[in-house]
Amino acid sequence: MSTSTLRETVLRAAVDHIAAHGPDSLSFRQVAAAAGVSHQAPYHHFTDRSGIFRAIAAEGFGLFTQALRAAEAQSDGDPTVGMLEAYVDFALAHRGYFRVMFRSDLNCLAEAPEVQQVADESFDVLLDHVHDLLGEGASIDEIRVRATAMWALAHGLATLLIDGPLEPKIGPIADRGALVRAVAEQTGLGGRRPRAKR
Amino acid sequence: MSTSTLRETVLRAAVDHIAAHGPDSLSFRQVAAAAGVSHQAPYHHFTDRSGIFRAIAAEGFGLFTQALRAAEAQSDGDPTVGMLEAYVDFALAHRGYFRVMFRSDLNCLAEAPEVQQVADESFDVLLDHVHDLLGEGASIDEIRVRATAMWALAHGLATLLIDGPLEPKIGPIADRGALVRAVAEQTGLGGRRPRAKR
DNA sequence: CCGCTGCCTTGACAACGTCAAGAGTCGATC
DNA sequence: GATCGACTCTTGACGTTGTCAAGGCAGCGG
Repeated sequence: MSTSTLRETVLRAAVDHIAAHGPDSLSFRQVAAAAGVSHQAPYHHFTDRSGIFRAIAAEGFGLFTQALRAAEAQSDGDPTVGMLEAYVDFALAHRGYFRVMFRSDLNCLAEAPEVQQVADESFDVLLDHVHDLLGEGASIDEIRVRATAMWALAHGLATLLIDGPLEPKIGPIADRGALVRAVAEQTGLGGRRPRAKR
Repeated sequence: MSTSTLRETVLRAAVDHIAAHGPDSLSFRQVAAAAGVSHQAPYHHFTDRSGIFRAIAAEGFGLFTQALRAAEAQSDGDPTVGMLEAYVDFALAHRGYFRVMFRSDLNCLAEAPEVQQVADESFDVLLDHVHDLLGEGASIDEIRVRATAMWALAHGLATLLIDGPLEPKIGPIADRGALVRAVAEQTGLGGRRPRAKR
């Protein structure tokens, strides 16, 4: 019926499961059964259980990089704020990926060079943006602090929203984008580009 | 030999294991064996595996509340910045607890009222602080935005530092406290207390 | 002395991840 | 056209895991 390979089928099923029930309950054998193959078939495409997570992380970081780049390149609005929104939006729209990408115990980021590399691309979009923003005159420390602030804010928002206690605590969020923009303005991360060119 | 109960022994062993190897590899039977009891002995103190995590989360949030309160009450420096530092310091000093506290799939925060309650206490320290800071004149939205910004920043820093890709990416961090304070200043979260009393 | 309650043990079960070996299909080579 | 090898998947087994069920055994109130 479908023209997709078993590898793709398994990956998609895994991402869906993780988005719905979290990564820990993911069972090698279950996804195999769901795909209608023997319990060892996926084993051939992914060296072991964590191999699935590495593949998901790699694919996820690819999508993530695209999303961040698109946000930075958009014409309307502040690109910094746009990237913040994109970061948060990605986390919520692709929780299956996001949860795996930032669980270093799952994707073994440190020991998996192929994941490490695509992850670096994502983070470089952020870091390069800050670098361009501050211009040549900025010191290393200025850039580090600004990048850390932006990254931490984006990541904190994302993780607190994705299944964290933020919304239950501060009440229902009608317009998430508005909240993110308000937070960006509050922290002064958007709106002022001291020495930038464009 | 020790006068501690089995419950305490198991809990401590679990926290230590989680700090070292993460929560997922924690084995009910292993901690039982490590404590020198049968594989079902812990089962009597914790209804099931997730019961251990709930207990850890509850205990962790208790410690967390103390740490945040102490930081807010400290005499020297900006209390907002102090709480930020305390948040991050707690995460890194007690990773065993922190990792469990913010993994809702583990501690079942939503379905565990006893955990929910102590967690709420922790978050209320943050929220009340922001409320006091902005004073009576502030609107609900102002408070929400400010609290969200502070919380997201603290949580983002903590999670990116604890086993996230921040340090590998921006280089070794000599003085973590200094970085946190610089980020706080960058985002304007410390240093200005418009209408506060004390 | 009886029975209850709290703490722990033993035994069993299904499900899991993983190792090992084999079966089937396919294209290329002789 | 037969033979080989690579690729993909299957079958079977092993040890470990979480959990259910039942039993043992202290201490203590009646």
